[in-house]
Amino acid sequence: MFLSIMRRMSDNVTSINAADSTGNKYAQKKVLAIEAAALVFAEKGFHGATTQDIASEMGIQQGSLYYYFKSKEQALQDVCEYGFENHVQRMAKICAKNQPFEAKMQMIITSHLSAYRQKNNAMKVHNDQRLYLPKERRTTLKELGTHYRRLLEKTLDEGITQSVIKADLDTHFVAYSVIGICNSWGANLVRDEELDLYDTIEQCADLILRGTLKNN
Amino acid sequence: MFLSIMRRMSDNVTSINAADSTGNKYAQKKVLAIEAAALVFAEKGFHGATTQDIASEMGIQQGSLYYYFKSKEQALQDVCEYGFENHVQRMAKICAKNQPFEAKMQMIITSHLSAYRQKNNAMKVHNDQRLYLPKERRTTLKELGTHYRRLLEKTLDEGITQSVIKADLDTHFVAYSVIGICNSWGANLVRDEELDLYDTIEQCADLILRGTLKNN
DNA sequence: AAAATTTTCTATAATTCTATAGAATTATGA
DNA sequence: TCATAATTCTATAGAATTATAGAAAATTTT
Repeated sequence: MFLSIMRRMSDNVTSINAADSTGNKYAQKKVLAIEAAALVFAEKGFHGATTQDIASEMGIQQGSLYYYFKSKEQALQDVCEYGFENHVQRMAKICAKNQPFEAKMQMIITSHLSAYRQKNNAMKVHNDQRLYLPKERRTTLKELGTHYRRLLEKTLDEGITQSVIKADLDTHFVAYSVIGICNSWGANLVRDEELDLYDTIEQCADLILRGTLKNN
Repeated sequence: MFLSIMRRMSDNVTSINAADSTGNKYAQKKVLAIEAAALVFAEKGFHGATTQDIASEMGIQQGSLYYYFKSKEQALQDVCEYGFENHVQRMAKICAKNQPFEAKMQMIITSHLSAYRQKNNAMKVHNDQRLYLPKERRTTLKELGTHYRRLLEKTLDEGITQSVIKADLDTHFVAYSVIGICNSWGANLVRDEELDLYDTIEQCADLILRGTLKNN
């Protein structure tokens, strides 16, 4: 009775991320379920993946999967929220630091690209598959996305205040662009194991900060 | 008999793009089929879309669709090749022009972003869904992609030769980044009708050329 | 150890989807 | 107009997939 309440509680992903190492066994295995789903969705896409694929990845029967997810759609929602929450949390920590603009930018890019290299499938799924969720299921994600972009914009605004970056810059636009570059290089990092993470980070940062022109 | 040879010929997409306005009726309607498939795949994704959806979009019955595509997979391949071929052709024209580096860069970005704003669904499908094709079906696309990237890299090399851009730039990296930024803003242009195309082009070009830092 | 609870399994209903075959219709050319 | 070819339709076989119910097994609590 008590545990079944715990279970229902951790059907909220926020508490899953928190209740990781507590004695709640259900929550712990649900994380494994989310990670299995993330791997499969990342490889085959939401519609291309089957509940059988996810169950196989976990080593359980197809029907048993429904003990952890009410539906396939719920699985996608959980994966997206799980992946993105971690990412936003890291971002918040970086932005809270007392560091000069360039250093922060470097950390932001590092955090973003490292996540991909560490095969953070959930983040990839969030980026590529979240639009297959009906709008009702995306409210939390939308809030997280807004939060993330605001943190990035705030950092850019700091750069303007410190008069390190150009005053006439549209921070909203730059924020989107930074996310775009990172996601596109992130996809490359996942696809190509040979690609060096730190080279990529350095070059991304350099392009964003200094552009391509010589006399600037 | 003669026409059935024509039909087989135009199952190669290259000839479809060419045979657009000839008297070959099959080729003309196949283009409509490809565009219907592009619209549906762009909205629902390859696996999320059904052959019924595509047929409905064309105003024919589900089974009749197989007169134009041997399989659903073939439809995806045709859409991707159709969309990307147009894009690469425009790129080749731009690169052949005798123009200074900055102007070319501006045109390249304009071509890329305009395609999205004109609801070039086939291009969106190429970007988002092509990896759901088995490798065997991607050889043409791979060649086109290489061609496109080479054109971009060559343009950047010209910039170095003209000593307009930094000599130590990794053109391969910058090429990928430019494509990444354009695709991510392209997706925004599709999603958000309000977003101004020319603002976006200008800001993209500015970021790529000049970066964000003030004293540079 | 028995009882209660949690987790997993098996089997299946119900639906959906791709692809094909062959008939029917429409368009074209002699 | 008649014959031929091109296009579309209907109907369906066959396979795959989601989700559920209830039994079985494993684990925890009393």
